[in-house]
Amino acid sequence: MFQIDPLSRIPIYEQIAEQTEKLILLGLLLPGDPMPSVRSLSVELGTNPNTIQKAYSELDSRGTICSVPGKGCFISKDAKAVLEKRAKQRLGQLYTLCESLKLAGVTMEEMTDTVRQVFGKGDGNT
Amino acid sequence: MFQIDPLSRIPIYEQIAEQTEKLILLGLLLPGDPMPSVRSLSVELGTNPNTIQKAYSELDSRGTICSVPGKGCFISKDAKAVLEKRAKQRLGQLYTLCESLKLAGVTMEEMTDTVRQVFGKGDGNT
Amino acid sequence: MFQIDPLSRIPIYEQIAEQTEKLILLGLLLPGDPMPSVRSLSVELGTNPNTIQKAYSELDSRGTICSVPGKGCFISKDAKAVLEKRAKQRLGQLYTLCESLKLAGVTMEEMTDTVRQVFGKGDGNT
Amino acid sequence: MFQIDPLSRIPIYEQIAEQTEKLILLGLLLPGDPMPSVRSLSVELGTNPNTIQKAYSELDSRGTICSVPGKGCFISKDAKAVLEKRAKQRLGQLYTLCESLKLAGVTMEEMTDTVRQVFGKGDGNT
DNA sequence: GTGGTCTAGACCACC
DNA sequence: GTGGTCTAGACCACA
Repeated sequence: MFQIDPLSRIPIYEQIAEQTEKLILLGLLLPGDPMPSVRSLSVELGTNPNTIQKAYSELDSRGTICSVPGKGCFISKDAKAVLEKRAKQRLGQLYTLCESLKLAGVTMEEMTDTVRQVFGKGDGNT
Repeated sequence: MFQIDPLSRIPIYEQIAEQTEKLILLGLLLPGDPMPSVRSLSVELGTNPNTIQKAYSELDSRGTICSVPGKGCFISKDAKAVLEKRAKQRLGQLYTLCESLKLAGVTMEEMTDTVRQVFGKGDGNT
Repeated sequence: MFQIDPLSRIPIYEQIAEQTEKLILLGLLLPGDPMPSVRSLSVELGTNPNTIQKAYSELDSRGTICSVPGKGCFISKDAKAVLEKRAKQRLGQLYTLCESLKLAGVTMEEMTDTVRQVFGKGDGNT
Repeated sequence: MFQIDPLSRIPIYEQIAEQTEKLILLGLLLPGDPMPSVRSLSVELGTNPNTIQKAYSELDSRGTICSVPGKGCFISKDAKAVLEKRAKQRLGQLYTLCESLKLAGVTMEEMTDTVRQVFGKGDGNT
């Protein structure tokens, strides 16, 4: 269910959180769906249960999942909306990154080309 | 000369390194210009000399500055070229960020508009 | 595991880095193998943890090892390739040294003999 | 008379010492020839007199020059012999360097080729 | 437990 | 005066 790289600089709990949100956006995890239990996931990934716990706390505080004491964690019903709203705010990150690249001499064309690549489009001559 | 936020999760030495490179790209620090001495900057910023030292070592190993024992640290003569070369490689970061935004429903138009804003151009409705 | 000479003009952290790379080239440290923890090695060598830390940072930035916060440091999977690539560039050192020896009257024969000795071959006279 | 690079990692006093010995080996400085005075050389090179003094002390202790209090420094009469004798001992350095290169996968052929290049010879088919 | 950052204060070589 | 190394001891985030 998750692809964890233990040698990555990105903390494991962060990798879990990110991938969970990705699965939600892809529609593979739907509102109300249960997350694996802390213990079972820790076994499956070969990590410390504390790490899983931390990932779940993080997701809970972001409003992506909601943990029900004694029952488990579930995808919250407005998870997708929350994530999409957050994305708008992340346009600020994009702005900052582009600003820094611009300063270092990267042209607007190189950047917009990169954006187009993400959307699988060449130079616009469809 | 530098704006340090000791509460940031970005290490102080990294903040110094980043801002130094920014000043170089802005043309405010030119090749051959001396950096403040380790001790004087540590006093000015209210940090430990070791922290400044670490920042300077980092910049030295990146080829941005050139430290000369007994004399001081100086902007290396091809600093700007080095920085611009590194920026090209950072286009990968842009790609990754856009990919993640796309998944969260941000449109290509919103992204390219953001890029244009960075270059001081609106969306054409002026 | 390491032989440190605290009186050498070669910094301790550099000695550790060098010897680590030697062990890798000898095949005694393999990709994925864990390095001793910063604290344990500092005790073993009788040095300050910071010194070990510096050695590990150096190796990490060279791509020789890969440090994972909270887990430890591990030989990176392409460590050997990295080291062998660097060696090719070091042929320049050899050139410079030979140039200087030549100037001082050392003959080509004496130098090539020395090279052969390294490879376990005498000068042909059994 | 000397080419000093103040940005080099090699200490200035060391650069002066090295170049002096090179001039001797090239026959451009002969036994009995006077070295420039500390003050005049410090002015010419734009360095601190202490630095020149240190270079001369170094050369004196190596037996390359001999300083005569109140008169100046002069190339010692067996300077060339001393330098050539030292070179033989430096074959040990060559051995060590080659050993390390060998360990990193550099072949004997690559090394002997480098040696030949120093002597301006191709592949031996003269 | 791990690595990473920071402070405080010392010593060295070099200029 | 400069940068560079080292020790001592602290705190943090992560597993």
